[in-house]
Amino acid sequence: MSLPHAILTSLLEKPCSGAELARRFEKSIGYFWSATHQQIYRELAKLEEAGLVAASDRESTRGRQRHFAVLPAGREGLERWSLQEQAPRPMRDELMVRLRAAAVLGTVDLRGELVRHMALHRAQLDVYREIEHKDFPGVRGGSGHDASTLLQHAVLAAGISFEAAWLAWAEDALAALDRN
Amino acid sequence: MSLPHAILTSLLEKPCSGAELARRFEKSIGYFWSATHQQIYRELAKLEEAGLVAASDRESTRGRQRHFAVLPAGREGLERWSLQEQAPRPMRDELMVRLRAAAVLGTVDLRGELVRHMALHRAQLDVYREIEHKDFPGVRGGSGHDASTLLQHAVLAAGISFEAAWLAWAEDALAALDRN
DNA sequence: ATGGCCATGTAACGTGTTACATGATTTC
DNA sequence: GAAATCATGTAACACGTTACATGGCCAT
Repeated sequence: MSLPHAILTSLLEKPCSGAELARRFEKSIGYFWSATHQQIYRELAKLEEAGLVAASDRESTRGRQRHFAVLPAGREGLERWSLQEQAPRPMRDELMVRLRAAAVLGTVDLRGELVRHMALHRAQLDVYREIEHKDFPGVRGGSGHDASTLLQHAVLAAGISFEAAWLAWAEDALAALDRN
Repeated sequence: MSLPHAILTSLLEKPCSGAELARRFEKSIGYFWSATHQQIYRELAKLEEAGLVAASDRESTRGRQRHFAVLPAGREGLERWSLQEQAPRPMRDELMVRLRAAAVLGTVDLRGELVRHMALHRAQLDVYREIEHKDFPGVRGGSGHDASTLLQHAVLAAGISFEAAWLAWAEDALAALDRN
Protein backbone atom coordinates (compact mmCIF):
# COMPACT_ATOMS: atom_id res chain seq x y z
CA MET A 1 0.00 0.00 0.00
CA SER A 2 2.94 2.40 -0.08
CA LEU A 3 3.24 3.24 -3.74
CA PRO A 4 0.28 5.63 -3.95
CA HIS A 5 1.50 7.37 -0.80
CA ALA A 6 5.04 7.65 -2.07
CA ILE A 7 3.62 9.26 -5.21
CA LEU A 8 1.45 11.66 -3.23
CA THR A 9 4.45 12.60 -1.10
CA SER A 10 6.59 13.29 -4.13
CA LEU A 11 3.84 15.29 -5.82
CA LEU A 12 3.37 17.36 -2.66
CA GLU A 13 7.05 18.13 -2.62
CA LYS A 14 6.64 19.35 -6.18
CA PRO A 15 3.89 18.70 -8.77
CA CYS A 16 5.17 17.12 -11.96
CA SER A 17 4.54 14.76 -14.86
CA GLY A 18 4.54 10.98 -14.73
CA ALA A 19 7.89 10.77 -16.45
CA GLU A 20 9.41 13.19 -13.98
CA LEU A 21 7.98 11.09 -11.14
CA ALA A 22 9.56 8.02 -12.68
CA ARG A 23 12.89 9.85 -12.73
CA ARG A 24 12.53 10.77 -9.08
CA PHE A 25 11.88 7.13 -8.28
CA GLU A 26 15.29 6.39 -9.73
CA LYS A 27 16.65 8.39 -6.86
CA SER A 28 15.52 10.15 -3.66
CA ILE A 29 12.08 8.66 -2.96
CA GLY A 30 12.97 5.55 -4.94
CA TYR A 31 15.87 4.73 -2.64
CA PHE A 32 13.28 3.54 -0.14
CA TRP A 33 10.36 2.61 -2.35
CA SER A 34 11.19 1.72 -5.92
CA ALA A 35 8.75 1.72 -8.82
CA THR A 36 8.86 1.48 -12.61
CA HIS A 37 7.18 3.96 -14.91
CA GLN A 38 4.44 1.43 -15.70
CA GLN A 39 3.54 1.13 -12.06
CA ILE A 40 3.56 4.88 -11.70
CA TYR A 41 1.24 5.52 -14.64
CA ARG A 42 -1.14 2.82 -13.43
CA GLU A 43 -1.17 4.27 -9.95
CA LEU A 44 -1.58 7.85 -11.20
CA ALA A 45 -4.64 6.75 -13.16
CA LYS A 46 -6.11 5.22 -9.99
CA LEU A 47 -5.32 8.29 -7.91
CA GLU A 48 -6.93 10.53 -10.51
CA GLU A 49 -9.98 8.26 -10.68
CA ALA A 50 -10.24 8.43 -6.89
CA GLY A 51 -10.06 12.22 -6.93
CA LEU A 52 -6.83 12.40 -4.97
CA VAL A 53 -4.76 14.04 -7.68
CA ALA A 54 -5.65 16.16 -10.72
CA ALA A 55 -3.94 16.49 -14.09
CA SER A 56 -3.46 19.77 -15.87
CA ASP A 57 -5.35 18.55 -18.96
CA ARG A 58 -7.62 15.55 -19.32
CA GLU A 59 -7.38 15.27 -23.09
CA SER A 60 -6.09 12.49 -25.32
CA THR A 61 -2.86 11.78 -23.58
CA ARG A 62 -0.61 9.72 -25.79
CA GLY A 63 2.72 11.42 -26.06
CA ARG A 64 1.60 14.64 -24.44
CA GLN A 65 2.87 15.61 -21.01
CA ARG A 66 0.36 15.57 -18.16
CA HIS A 67 1.17 17.57 -15.07
CA PHE A 68 -0.20 16.22 -11.79
CA ALA A 69 -0.94 17.95 -8.51
CA VAL A 70 -2.33 16.65 -5.22
CA LEU A 71 -5.91 17.58 -4.31
CA PRO A 72 -7.02 18.26 -0.70
CA ALA A 73 -8.52 14.77 -0.48
CA GLY A 74 -5.14 13.34 -1.45
CA ARG A 75 -3.36 15.27 1.24
CA GLU A 76 -5.87 14.09 3.84
CA GLY A 77 -5.56 10.50 2.69
CA LEU A 78 -1.79 10.69 2.98
CA GLU A 79 -2.09 12.14 6.47
CA ARG A 80 -4.45 9.39 7.61
CA TRP A 81 -2.24 6.68 6.16
CA SER A 82 0.92 8.10 7.73
CA LEU A 83 -0.61 7.97 11.17
CA GLN A 84 -1.83 4.38 10.95
CA GLU A 85 -0.09 1.71 12.95
CA GLN A 86 1.78 -0.43 10.46
CA ALA A 87 3.77 -3.58 10.94
CA PRO A 88 7.36 -3.53 9.65
CA ARG A 89 7.74 -5.56 6.49
CA PRO A 90 9.50 -8.85 6.93
CA MET A 91 13.00 -8.67 5.49
CA ARG A 92 13.54 -10.12 2.06
CA ASP A 93 17.05 -10.79 0.85
CA GLU A 94 17.85 -13.15 -1.97
CA LEU A 95 21.50 -13.33 -0.98
CA MET A 96 20.55 -14.82 2.38
CA VAL A 97 18.53 -17.52 0.65
CA ARG A 98 21.54 -18.24 -1.52
CA LEU A 99 23.85 -18.45 1.46
CA ARG A 100 21.58 -20.99 3.08
CA ALA A 101 21.34 -22.88 -0.18
CA ALA A 102 25.14 -22.91 -0.35
CA ALA A 103 25.24 -24.22 3.22
CA VAL A 104 23.02 -27.16 2.38
CA LEU A 105 24.45 -27.84 -1.08
CA GLY A 106 28.09 -27.76 -0.02
CA THR A 107 29.26 -27.25 -3.61
CA VAL A 108 28.67 -23.55 -4.15
CA ASP A 109 31.16 -20.79 -3.41
CA LEU A 110 29.47 -17.42 -3.01
CA ARG A 111 32.49 -15.37 -2.04
CA GLY A 112 32.64 -13.83 -5.51
CA GLU A 113 29.04 -12.73 -5.29
CA LEU A 114 29.67 -11.37 -1.83
CA VAL A 115 32.54 -9.25 -3.15
CA ARG A 116 30.47 -8.08 -6.09
CA HIS A 117 27.59 -7.03 -3.85
CA MET A 118 29.98 -5.27 -1.51
CA ALA A 119 31.05 -3.01 -4.35
CA LEU A 120 27.42 -2.19 -5.14
CA HIS A 121 26.58 -1.42 -1.52
CA ARG A 122 29.70 0.67 -1.14
CA ALA A 123 28.67 2.68 -4.21
CA GLN A 124 25.22 3.24 -2.76
CA LEU A 125 26.72 4.29 0.56
CA ASP A 126 28.87 6.81 -1.29
CA VAL A 127 25.80 8.19 -3.04
CA TYR A 128 24.05 8.68 0.29
CA ARG A 129 27.10 10.30 1.88
CA GLU A 130 27.41 12.65 -1.08
CA ILE A 131 23.78 13.68 -0.70
CA GLU A 132 24.24 14.21 3.02
CA HIS A 133 27.30 16.37 2.42
CA LYS A 134 25.56 18.43 -0.24
CA ASP A 135 22.01 18.75 1.10
CA PHE A 136 22.36 18.37 4.87
CA PRO A 137 25.65 19.98 5.91
CA GLY A 138 25.84 20.33 9.66
CA VAL A 139 22.62 18.44 10.42
CA ARG A 140 24.35 15.50 12.07
CA GLY A 141 24.97 16.49 15.68
CA GLY A 142 24.10 20.14 15.22
CA SER A 143 20.83 21.65 16.41
CA GLY A 144 18.60 24.42 15.16
CA HIS A 145 17.05 22.66 12.18
CA ASP A 146 13.37 22.55 11.38
CA ALA A 147 11.31 19.39 11.65
CA SER A 148 11.12 18.83 7.89
CA THR A 149 14.89 18.93 7.51
CA LEU A 150 15.37 16.58 10.45
CA LEU A 151 12.88 14.09 9.02
CA GLN A 152 14.38 14.15 5.57
CA HIS A 153 17.81 13.72 7.05
CA ALA A 154 16.62 10.84 9.24
CA VAL A 155 15.52 8.95 6.13
CA LEU A 156 18.88 9.52 4.49
CA ALA A 157 20.64 8.51 7.70
CA ALA A 158 18.71 5.24 7.67
CA GLY A 159 20.08 4.48 4.22
CA ILE A 160 23.59 5.27 5.38
CA SER A 161 23.16 3.14 8.47
CA PHE A 162 21.83 0.15 6.54
CA GLU A 163 24.51 0.24 3.88
CA ALA A 164 27.26 0.64 6.44
CA ALA A 165 25.89 -2.27 8.47
CA TRP A 166 25.61 -4.40 5.36
CA LEU A 167 29.23 -3.71 4.47
CA ALA A 168 30.48 -4.39 7.99
CA TRP A 169 28.58 -7.67 8.03
CA ALA A 170 29.92 -8.68 4.62
CA GLU A 171 33.52 -7.97 5.65
CA ASP A 172 33.08 -10.22 8.66
CA ALA A 173 31.34 -12.97 6.73
CA LEU A 174 33.97 -12.94 4.01
CA ALA A 175 36.80 -13.03 6.54
CA ALA A 176 35.19 -15.99 8.30
CA LEU A 177 34.75 -17.88 5.03
CA ASP A 178 38.32 -17.11 3.91
CA ARG A 179 39.76 -18.17 7.25
CA ASN A 180 38.20 -21.57 6.68
CA MET B 1 12.30 -15.74 -8.03
CA SER B 2 13.48 -16.71 -4.56
CA LEU B 3 10.47 -18.52 -3.16
CA PRO B 4 10.93 -21.79 -5.06
CA HIS B 5 14.59 -21.80 -4.12
CA ALA B 6 13.90 -21.08 -0.49
CA ILE B 7 11.52 -24.03 -0.52
CA LEU B 8 14.05 -26.30 -2.20
CA THR B 9 16.67 -25.26 0.35
CA SER B 10 14.38 -26.01 3.25
CA LEU B 11 13.33 -29.36 1.78
CA LEU B 12 16.97 -30.28 1.26
CA GLU B 13 17.68 -29.52 4.88
CA LYS B 14 14.87 -31.91 5.73
CA PRO B 15 11.97 -33.24 3.61
CA CYS B 16 8.56 -32.43 5.04
CA SER B 17 4.93 -31.57 4.38
CA GLY B 18 3.56 -28.28 3.14
CA ALA B 19 2.25 -27.35 6.56
CA GLU B 20 5.61 -28.05 8.15
CA LEU B 21 7.23 -25.87 5.48
CA ALA B 22 4.78 -23.10 6.30
CA ARG B 23 5.79 -23.41 9.95
CA ARG B 24 9.46 -23.15 9.03
CA PHE B 25 8.69 -20.01 7.08
CA GLU B 26 7.42 -18.51 10.34
CA LYS B 27 10.98 -18.78 11.55
CA SER B 28 14.45 -19.69 10.31
CA ILE B 29 14.16 -19.48 6.52
CA GLY B 30 11.22 -17.11 6.80
CA TYR B 31 13.31 -14.52 8.65
CA PHE B 32 14.88 -13.71 5.29
CA TRP B 33 12.21 -14.75 2.85
CA SER B 34 8.67 -14.80 4.14
CA ALA B 35 5.77 -16.71 2.60
CA THR B 36 2.22 -17.70 3.51
CA HIS B 37 0.92 -21.26 3.30
CA GLN B 38 -1.08 -20.41 0.19
CA GLN B 39 2.05 -19.29 -1.60
CA ILE B 40 3.85 -22.40 -0.45
CA TYR B 41 1.20 -24.82 -1.67
CA ARG B 42 0.99 -23.03 -5.00
CA GLU B 43 4.74 -23.13 -5.39
CA LEU B 44 4.97 -26.79 -4.34
CA ALA B 45 2.43 -27.65 -7.01
CA LYS B 46 4.60 -25.88 -9.60
CA LEU B 47 7.78 -27.53 -8.39
CA GLU B 48 6.11 -30.93 -8.53
CA GLU B 49 4.77 -30.21 -12.00
CA ALA B 50 8.27 -29.23 -13.10
CA GLY B 51 9.74 -32.44 -11.72
CA LEU B 52 11.92 -30.70 -9.14
CA VAL B 53 10.29 -32.22 -6.07
CA ALA B 54 8.26 -35.38 -5.49
CA ALA B 55 5.46 -36.09 -3.01
CA SER B 56 5.15 -39.33 -1.09
CA ASP B 57 1.65 -40.00 -2.49
CA ARG B 58 -0.06 -38.41 -5.43
CA GLU B 59 -3.60 -39.32 -4.43
CA SER B 60 -6.58 -37.16 -3.54
CA THR B 61 -4.94 -34.72 -1.27
CA ARG B 62 -7.56 -32.81 0.66
CA GLY B 63 -6.81 -33.07 4.34
CA ARG B 64 -4.19 -35.78 3.99
CA GLN B 65 -0.53 -34.95 4.60
CA ARG B 66 1.79 -34.97 1.62
CA HIS B 67 5.48 -35.36 2.26
CA PHE B 68 7.83 -33.68 -0.22
CA ALA B 69 11.43 -34.38 -1.12
CA VAL B 70 13.80 -32.72 -3.59
CA LEU B 71 14.64 -34.61 -6.80
CA PRO B 72 18.09 -34.44 -8.44
CA ALA B 73 16.79 -31.95 -11.00
CA GLY B 74 15.67 -29.74 -8.14
CA ARG B 75 19.08 -29.83 -6.52
CA GLU B 76 20.73 -28.92 -9.82
CA GLY B 77 18.29 -26.10 -10.39
CA LEU B 78 19.03 -24.69 -6.96
CA GLU B 79 22.75 -24.93 -7.60
CA ARG B 80 22.48 -23.08 -10.91
CA TRP B 81 20.32 -20.38 -9.40
CA SER B 82 22.63 -19.87 -6.43
CA LEU B 83 25.58 -19.23 -8.69
CA GLN B 84 23.85 -16.67 -10.92
CA GLU B 85 24.82 -13.05 -10.65
CA GLN B 86 21.88 -11.29 -9.05
CA ALA B 87 21.29 -7.64 -8.35
CA PRO B 88 20.50 -6.70 -4.76
CA ARG B 89 16.82 -5.84 -4.30
CA PRO B 90 16.14 -2.17 -3.87
CA MET B 91 15.23 -1.45 -0.28
CA ARG B 92 11.57 -1.11 0.57
CA ASP B 93 10.55 0.42 3.85
CA GLU B 94 7.12 1.87 4.47
CA LEU B 95 8.33 3.76 7.52
CA MET B 96 10.74 5.77 5.37
CA VAL B 97 7.90 6.75 3.05
CA ARG B 98 5.93 7.84 6.08
CA LEU B 99 8.81 9.90 7.43
CA ARG B 100 9.10 11.73 4.14
CA ALA B 101 5.34 12.20 4.08
CA ALA B 102 5.57 13.65 7.60
CA ALA B 103 8.33 15.96 6.40
CA VAL B 104 6.20 17.39 3.62
CA LEU B 105 2.90 17.40 5.53
CA GLY B 106 4.26 19.09 8.63
CA THR B 107 1.30 17.96 10.72
CA VAL B 108 2.19 14.35 11.51
CA ASP B 109 4.18 13.19 14.53
CA LEU B 110 5.67 9.75 13.98
CA ARG B 111 7.67 9.48 17.18
CA GLY B 112 5.10 7.09 18.64
CA GLU B 113 5.36 4.80 15.65
CA LEU B 114 9.12 5.00 15.85
CA VAL B 115 9.04 3.86 19.46
CA ARG B 116 6.59 1.08 18.65
CA HIS B 117 8.77 -0.21 15.81
CA MET B 118 11.83 -0.04 18.03
CA ALA B 119 10.20 -2.50 20.42
CA LEU B 120 9.44 -4.87 17.54
CA HIS B 121 12.97 -4.68 16.18
CA ARG B 122 14.45 -5.15 19.62
CA ALA B 123 12.33 -8.28 20.06
CA GLN B 124 13.53 -9.64 16.73
CA LEU B 125 17.13 -8.89 17.67
CA ASP B 126 16.62 -10.83 20.90
CA VAL B 127 15.25 -13.78 18.94
CA TYR B 128 18.33 -13.79 16.71
CA ARG B 129 20.71 -13.50 19.66
CA GLU B 130 18.94 -16.36 21.40
CA ILE B 131 19.33 -18.55 18.32
CA GLU B 132 22.99 -17.60 18.04
CA HIS B 133 23.55 -18.47 21.66
CA LYS B 134 21.76 -21.81 21.38
CA ASP B 135 22.78 -23.02 17.92
CA PHE B 136 26.12 -21.33 17.22
CA PRO B 137 28.03 -21.10 20.49
CA GLY B 138 31.63 -20.12 19.90
CA VAL B 139 31.26 -19.48 16.17
CA ARG B 140 31.79 -15.73 16.44
CA GLY B 141 35.54 -15.20 16.47
CA GLY B 142 36.45 -18.85 16.91
CA SER B 143 37.81 -20.98 14.13
CA GLY B 144 37.55 -24.65 13.26
CA HIS B 145 33.98 -24.68 11.99
CA ASP B 146 32.83 -26.30 8.79
CA ALA B 147 31.65 -24.28 5.80
CA SER B 148 27.98 -25.11 6.32
CA THR B 149 28.04 -23.85 9.91
CA LEU B 150 29.86 -20.68 8.90
CA LEU B 151 27.33 -19.97 6.15
CA GLN B 152 24.34 -20.55 8.36
CA HIS B 153 25.87 -18.37 11.02
CA ALA B 154 26.64 -15.64 8.49
CA VAL B 155 22.95 -15.44 7.61
CA LEU B 156 22.00 -15.17 11.25
CA ALA B 157 24.72 -12.58 11.80
CA ALA B 158 23.23 -10.52 8.97
CA GLY B 159 19.91 -10.46 10.80
CA ILE B 160 21.63 -9.39 14.00
CA SER B 161 23.61 -6.73 12.19
CA PHE B 162 20.56 -5.28 10.46
CA GLU B 163 18.39 -5.18 13.54
CA ALA B 164 21.15 -3.63 15.60
CA ALA B 165 21.76 -1.00 12.93
CA TRP B 166 18.04 -0.28 12.70
CA LEU B 167 17.84 0.27 16.45
CA ALA B 168 20.91 2.47 16.55
CA TRP B 169 19.49 4.57 13.74
CA ALA B 170 16.10 4.87 15.43
CA GLU B 171 17.68 6.00 18.72
CA ASP B 172 19.53 8.74 16.87
CA ALA B 173 16.52 9.80 14.84
CA LEU B 174 14.29 9.92 17.88
CA ALA B 175 16.85 11.92 19.85
CA ALA B 176 17.17 14.41 17.01
CA LEU B 177 13.39 14.82 16.77
CA ASP B 178 13.01 15.19 20.53
CA ARG B 179 15.81 17.73 20.71
CA ASN B 180 13.81 19.89 18.33
C1' DA C 1 -21.58 -38.50 16.07
C1' DT C 2 -20.36 -34.10 16.66
C1' DG C 3 -17.30 -30.20 17.37
C1' DG C 4 -12.90 -28.57 16.90
C1' DC C 5 -8.64 -28.61 14.81
C1' DC C 6 -5.35 -29.49 11.19
C1' DA C 7 -3.55 -30.02 6.33
C1' DT C 8 -4.58 -28.93 1.94
C1' DG C 9 -6.46 -26.32 -1.33
C1' DT C 10 -9.49 -22.43 -4.36
C1' DA C 11 -10.72 -17.86 -5.59
C1' DA C 12 -10.23 -13.15 -6.12
C1' DC C 13 -7.66 -9.45 -6.08
C1' DG C 14 -3.70 -6.21 -5.60
C1' DT C 15 1.09 -5.30 -6.59
C1' DG C 16 5.37 -5.79 -9.28
C1' DT C 17 7.77 -7.02 -13.76
C1' DT C 18 8.64 -7.43 -18.64
C1' DA C 19 7.73 -6.64 -23.29
C1' DC C 20 5.83 -3.95 -26.40
C1' DA C 21 2.95 -0.03 -28.74
C1' DT C 22 1.53 4.71 -29.95
C1' DG C 23 1.56 9.73 -30.41
C1' DA C 24 4.33 13.89 -29.93
C1' DT C 25 8.74 16.45 -30.27
C1' DT C 26 13.29 17.24 -31.73
C1' DT C 27 17.16 16.89 -34.89
C1' DC C 28 19.43 16.40 -38.96
C1' DG D 1 10.49 14.36 -43.95
C1' DA D 2 12.88 10.38 -41.75
C1' DA D 3 15.13 8.96 -37.65
C1' DA D 4 15.76 9.30 -32.93
C1' DT D 5 13.96 10.29 -28.64
C1' DC D 6 10.57 11.18 -25.20
C1' DA D 7 6.06 10.71 -22.60
C1' DT D 8 2.37 7.97 -22.12
C1' DG D 9 0.25 3.98 -22.19
C1' DT D 10 -1.42 -1.56 -22.96
C1' DA D 11 -0.99 -6.37 -22.22
C1' DA D 12 0.30 -10.38 -20.07
C1' DC D 13 2.06 -12.59 -16.54
C1' DA D 14 4.40 -13.61 -11.96
C1' DC D 15 4.24 -12.91 -7.22
C1' DG D 16 1.96 -11.69 -2.80
C1' DT D 17 -2.32 -11.22 0.22
C1' DT D 18 -6.80 -12.11 2.05
C1' DA D 19 -10.81 -14.66 2.56
C1' DC D 20 -12.81 -18.74 2.40
C1' DA D 21 -13.72 -23.96 1.49
C1' DT D 22 -13.09 -28.97 1.92
C1' DG D 23 -11.60 -33.42 3.68
C1' DG D 24 -9.54 -35.99 7.34
C1' DC D 25 -8.44 -36.75 12.26
C1' DC D 26 -9.04 -36.59 17.20
C1' DA D 27 -11.28 -35.96 21.57
C1' DT D 28 -15.32 -36.03 24.03
